[in-house]
Amino acid sequence: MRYTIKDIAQMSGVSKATVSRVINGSKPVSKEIKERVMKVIEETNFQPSSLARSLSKKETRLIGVIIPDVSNPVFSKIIHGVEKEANNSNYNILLCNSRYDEAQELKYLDILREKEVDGLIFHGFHYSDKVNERLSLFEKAIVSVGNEIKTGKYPVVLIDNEKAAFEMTEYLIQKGHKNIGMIHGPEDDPYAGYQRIKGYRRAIKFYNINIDDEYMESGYYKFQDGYKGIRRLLKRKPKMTAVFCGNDEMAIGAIKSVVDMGMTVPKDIAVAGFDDIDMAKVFIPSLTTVHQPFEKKGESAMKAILSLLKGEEVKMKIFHEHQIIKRESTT
Amino acid sequence: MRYTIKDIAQMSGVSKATVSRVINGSKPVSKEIKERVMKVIEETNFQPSSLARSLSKKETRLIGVIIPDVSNPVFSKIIHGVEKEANNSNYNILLCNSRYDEAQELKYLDILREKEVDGLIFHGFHYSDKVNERLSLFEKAIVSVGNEIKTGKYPVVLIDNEKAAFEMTEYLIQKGHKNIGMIHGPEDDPYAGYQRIKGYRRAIKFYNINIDDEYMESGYYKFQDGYKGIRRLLKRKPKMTAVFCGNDEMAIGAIKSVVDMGMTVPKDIAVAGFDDIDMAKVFIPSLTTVHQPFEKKGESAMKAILSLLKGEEVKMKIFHEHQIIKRESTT
DNA sequence: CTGTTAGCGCTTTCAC
DNA sequence: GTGAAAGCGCTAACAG
Repeated sequence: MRYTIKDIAQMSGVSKATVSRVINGSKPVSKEIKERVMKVIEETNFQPSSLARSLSKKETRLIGVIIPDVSNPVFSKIIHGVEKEANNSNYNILLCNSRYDEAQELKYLDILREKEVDGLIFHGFHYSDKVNERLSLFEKAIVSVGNEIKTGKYPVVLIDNEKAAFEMTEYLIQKGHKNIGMIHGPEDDPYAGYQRIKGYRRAIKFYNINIDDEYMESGYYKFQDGYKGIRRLLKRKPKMTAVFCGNDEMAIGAIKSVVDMGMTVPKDIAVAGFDDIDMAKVFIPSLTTVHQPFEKKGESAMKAILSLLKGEEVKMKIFHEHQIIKRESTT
Repeated sequence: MRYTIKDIAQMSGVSKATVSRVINGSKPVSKEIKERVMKVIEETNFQPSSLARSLSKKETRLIGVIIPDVSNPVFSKIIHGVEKEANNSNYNILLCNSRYDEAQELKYLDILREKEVDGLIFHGFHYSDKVNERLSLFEKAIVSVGNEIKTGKYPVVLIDNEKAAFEMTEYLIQKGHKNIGMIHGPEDDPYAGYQRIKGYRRAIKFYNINIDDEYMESGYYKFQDGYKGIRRLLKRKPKMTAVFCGNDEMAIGAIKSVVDMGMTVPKDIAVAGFDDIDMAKVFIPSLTTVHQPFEKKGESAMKAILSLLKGEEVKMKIFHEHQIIKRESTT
């Protein structure tokens, strides 16, 4: 930073305080002086140090965002939403990629505290006691995205995963399927994982479908999990005609697997996903899936932070609408 | 931030300087005192303010990253690489999404200067004079990714787009294709856009293929551009048997378009892409494309920043290897 | 080894 | 309206 406020003050023959007032409009300054100072600022390309300002104002206008995987489209959409909203309110994003790793989450929690970010948007993966402890050390605005934080102390932005899974399963049932498998996420993921399983089971029960847990396979949301999962399922239950996957990536893996086995989707087997990532509508066949508004979720999270910062009341559960998107992968 | 270094000093009966020394190991401190201070720090969960530290040390350990679209897989991979490398060296990322918008680029350039980031990784889109001017105001380490900056003043991380496009076209020719179309990026994109066109043309010429510019269509790297582009191409040149697309997204659009017209890829028409995004190997048919190591590019950019910061010499052009990946979409 | 002091660049009382 | 001075929390000479 070349010039400081002191330089500008001297060059325009006024005090630092006056320059500060001109810059921030915090107090009236005579037109004449204001113009003189402005001129010097322009000529010098002076930029006040936000560091110094933050130190004295005790606000950094920085929002920390901790997310498991920046390059996963699901998360990058959320980041996009957060960034957009932050930018509108002159906040900036400090991006932290936790790689699904608890140690990284903890490390970043410390770093963000040290950096004195004004708020934190946390999409955790491990909600261990340690994480909770670090979170409570954090005396700033905190909002969670996607997953609830056990302590229930922070607002969370989410969709109704259980209901969405119920509706998708219901849709498959209504299409005439009776032997419907599920490739779900990890059960110890209390949120997206468990809730979607719950919705599936409720639909099966509600419609008196006579199938057991042998129709279920578990995966970590990866392509390969879908690819292999459906093979195991089909081996155990050759009569299966449809499979509901815990996310789109596994669904696409499942489709690819089916095609590689010489069968056709949806003719031989129907496949549904969850998330509606960009690929879903483009894939051949296009994917029937649950749409969730990731970018909007990001925006909401940031808006909630903004409200918290203003001291406004914020709902503890900020729900977003999902949508069942019917495409070619199911009949 | 609850406790300050002053509090810790008082609570452990030493001076602020000593506490600072204990924290930073900047000067020897007697074992006894060190332990006493450490104990207080642990008990209070004291975190020094990086704000204050930055102000006095004149380094923020923040790296600004300006990128056109955070949620585009191509860019999010780069961010991922940057983040990883930064994290290894205790730097953090200030993420800026310019939305392909020059005004945003300029705005962010100002913000990052104001935030006094130690370095800037810039993936621009508009390399206007205004942008260059802002860049030169920036008296910090700057590295460009993907595109060269006209002034040639900053190191750039890139692949050899011209050569890659040549090789892909060559591959199609060797597969026996004579009527090869191209759906390229915008020509005014001097980098990825123009270079890939150049490579294509060179191959056509080199192998004495007798086709003209009617075999070319332009697009903005979007799915729809590929979808529509190939239809226009096929209308003009019904004998076309292969098309090389400026990126994977357009290639996938082209394939979808062909399939929707009742034809088959690669039987009726071969399609090749560029980038090798995750979708490429998963798509049905899987996509023949040019692989470029996005994450590595991000890492390199960050490494270059680190070198610059250390005052080391840095190559002005940091090339990465591309790779022709042959998959199902071409025969 | 340890403490004192003077900044880092800005904002914000408090006088005038 | 304007300026002087204190202070934000830390680091880095400089003494001792």
